[in-house]
Amino acid sequence: MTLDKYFKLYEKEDPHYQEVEVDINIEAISKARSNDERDNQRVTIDETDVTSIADKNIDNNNVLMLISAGYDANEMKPYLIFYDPNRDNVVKLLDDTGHKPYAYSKLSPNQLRSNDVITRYSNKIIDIVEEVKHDPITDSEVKVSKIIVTDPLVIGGKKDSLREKIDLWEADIKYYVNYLFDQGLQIGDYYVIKDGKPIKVNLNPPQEVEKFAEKLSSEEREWLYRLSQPVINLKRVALDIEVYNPRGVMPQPEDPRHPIFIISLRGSDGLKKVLFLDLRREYKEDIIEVDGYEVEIFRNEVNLIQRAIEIVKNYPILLTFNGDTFDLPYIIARAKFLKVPNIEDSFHKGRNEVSITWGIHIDLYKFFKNASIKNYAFSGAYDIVSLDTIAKALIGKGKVETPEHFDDMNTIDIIKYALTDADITYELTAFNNDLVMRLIVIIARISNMTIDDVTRLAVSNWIRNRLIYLHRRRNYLIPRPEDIHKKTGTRHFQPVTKGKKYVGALVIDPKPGIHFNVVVVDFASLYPSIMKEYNISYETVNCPHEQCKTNLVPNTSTWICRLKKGIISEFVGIIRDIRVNVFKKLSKDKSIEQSKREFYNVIQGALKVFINAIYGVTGSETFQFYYLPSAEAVTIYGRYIIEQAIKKAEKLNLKIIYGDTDSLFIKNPEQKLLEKLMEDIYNTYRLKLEVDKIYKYVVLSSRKKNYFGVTKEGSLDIKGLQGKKSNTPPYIKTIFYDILKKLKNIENKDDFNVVRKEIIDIIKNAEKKLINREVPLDELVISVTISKPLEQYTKTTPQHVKAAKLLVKQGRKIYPGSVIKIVKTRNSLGVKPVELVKSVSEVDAEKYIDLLHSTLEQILEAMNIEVERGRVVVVDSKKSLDKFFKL
DNA sequence: GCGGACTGCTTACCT
DNA sequence: ACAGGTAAGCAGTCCGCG
Repeated sequence: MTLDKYFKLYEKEDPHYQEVEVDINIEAISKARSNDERDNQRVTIDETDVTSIADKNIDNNNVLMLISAGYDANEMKPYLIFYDPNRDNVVKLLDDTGHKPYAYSKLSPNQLRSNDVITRYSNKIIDIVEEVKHDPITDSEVKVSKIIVTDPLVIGGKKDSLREKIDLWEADIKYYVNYLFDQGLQIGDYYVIKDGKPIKVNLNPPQEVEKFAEKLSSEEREWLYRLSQPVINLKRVALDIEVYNPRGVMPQPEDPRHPIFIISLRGSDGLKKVLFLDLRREYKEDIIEVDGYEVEIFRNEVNLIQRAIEIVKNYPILLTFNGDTFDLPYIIARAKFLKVPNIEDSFHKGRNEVSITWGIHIDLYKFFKNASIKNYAFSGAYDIVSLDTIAKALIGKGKVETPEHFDDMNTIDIIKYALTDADITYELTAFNNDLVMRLIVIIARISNMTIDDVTRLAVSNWIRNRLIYLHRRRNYLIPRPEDIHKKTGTRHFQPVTKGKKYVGALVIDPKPGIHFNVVVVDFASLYPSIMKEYNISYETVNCPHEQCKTNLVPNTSTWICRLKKGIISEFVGIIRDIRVNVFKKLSKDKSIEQSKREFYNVIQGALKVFINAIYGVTGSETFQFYYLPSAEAVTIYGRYIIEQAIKKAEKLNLKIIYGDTDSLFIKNPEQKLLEKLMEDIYNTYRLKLEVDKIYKYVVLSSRKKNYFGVTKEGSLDIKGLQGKKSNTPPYIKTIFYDILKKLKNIENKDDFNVVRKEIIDIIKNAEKKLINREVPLDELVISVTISKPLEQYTKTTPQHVKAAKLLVKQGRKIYPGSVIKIVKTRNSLGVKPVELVKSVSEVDAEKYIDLLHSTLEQILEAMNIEVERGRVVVVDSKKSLDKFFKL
């Protein structure tokens, strides 16, 4: 019997399907519960920190961390959200200073008062006052009128808001952000609340941090202290729901007809609970245990939902994976469908997110999908963003493998499947001493952005937010994008790549062959260093001062300010210095205990994310402070400096065999000459050239960004080669790595002869297996990502799109980000999704042999081994051997 | 009608 | 919803070809 039938039965029998009456006061229960639990929770701030609070003579010792802010539309006031480590809950503090929404106009107050648009809003305009701000673009003082209003919607957010009708400045900053910044508040800092006002608590920094303080500028010291503040443990619970869906139906919040039959919960306090709706009527017990989880059995879905809400309200942080788009919207929709009362008292559904009333909701899917988090924080450890792949990559465990449908599973397996999801969702925030939670808080500190926004917005927004704060501090009028675009200045070079806006980095033509003893030198964070050293920022590039116009970027007519420090240049400079000079050192200092070292490592890693992204965002049209000449100035300086380094190296008779952007590969250099080069470069350009690594040997072809090498330490470095790419079939990948493994061990000519024979055997054997169709289908799949909605492939239809369309015909949903596994087949399309291939006889073996050859060619070419149809040839073997062992 | 030369599109990589 | 530079495979087009 299938669940399907039970479901119908349930639908008829369950009285709550008709009319729901609930006599539980969820609020009261959750309050009672949190009172009970209070005493069990301890302060997690170090003893020393508490002492420093006493030093400040603050009577209330209740130290809170500021984690969020918002606007209460009913009260018409902004509020702050603090985390209370004593009670493990959040405290909402409504503003009592009378702060109001505002924006700036360049019209005078009188002009504004007679303006039609303004008069229409007169009942909502509190005041118009003149202020003097500094305009960074003209480097002069400007008079502006601050229009103070009753409601943020008067400024923006509606069709007839002021910013749609008249020229306004600073009108696209969210009101609670304005509020935070105007009060000088910073997310992630500690406060006590006295007389309804937040008062900053300065914690005593740990000894190892204090050591650095005296050498730093005051701004750097502020960063040092703020970032090194401890991050308290945040009490949290992961939630995951399972919806019973009939076969072939994907549950969607828009269609909440299907029951939520499991809600699994995993808390940072050890909570392991599954709420299970016994659709199959299998259990007489109220509670059973599965895998250490307490499973509460429900016969009624409303009770189950209410119980879940009751439990999660004990946790100020709610974790989900896709909770913004699925779990929470479904709970809301289903609760409304079942007429569960007062669901709005718990959840607010926004356009792109769901917030909770008792704390903060973090959707980990959004956070891990963030390109900066993926690539910089976790160095691309996962490429597909799913709970399974991320968990496997980061915590070494994935989801439970399941059949396609719950009906094909027994109940215990369904429960195990469900609890695993909540379990790994929580674990993703807990591994390595809560690394992810700490990372989120540190990013919030660097960007001064609320925890909610940090986890949902991308790096350009993080950077924008901090820069807005810095503008406020300097009393700068924040320019609108169009103000920056109106500045003079043009592009100087045609970009190398079609469709790009400006020229980028220089890549040196590689010298093909096998090169022994290769030293790779590179400029440490070249672009950020250029921005710092050459004062590059939107307002300093092509600045308004006559006397700066001679300070030219090489080979251009772009000039750079000599008089004022650029705001972006200063920001990147400070965080670069504090990372390199302090937090990187702390993270490597063996005299510091490991957990602290890990914390410093998180800080330096978070700083790196910002440092690496800042140049990029200045060249991105969607960034508020986008200015093409400033982005171009960075890359042109980069090209200039690497070119000067090459010239200097050549003068010293150093042999450069390759280089990319900020690196030079130098063949068998004399130590003295190398040192001379690095010294000269630093003295001339104030940029550090350092030894990055040394290769025992490196194998280059004529292709740029494609090589492999064995380092002095014996590890194999593979860059860009086809065999490394994710879309190479596993079978070919294996052979590629088998051959590289053989090459790695070569020490002399005799080894080579043996290895050469082995390589030839490997290739011939692989071809034979392909022709005889002995390779299983799984080994032949080519995984390709769908990058946009299928209907947007209008110009061409690539093979993976053709295959995806076949899957759609089968009822499969394909989204951007879906990975299609295709197999080259001998049908008219030349390709099929692996799911639709019935047997290996359909495989186009010839295509795979071609693919094998082209993949291997990249590594064998340099050794003069040629692979052709059905044979492997060593071309001019004697010469190739000589070449191989020349040095 | 068919294939080679070519361009453009797409993906995945490097820095 | 951070940049440009590069390789590779394929789609699509044009042109020549008694």
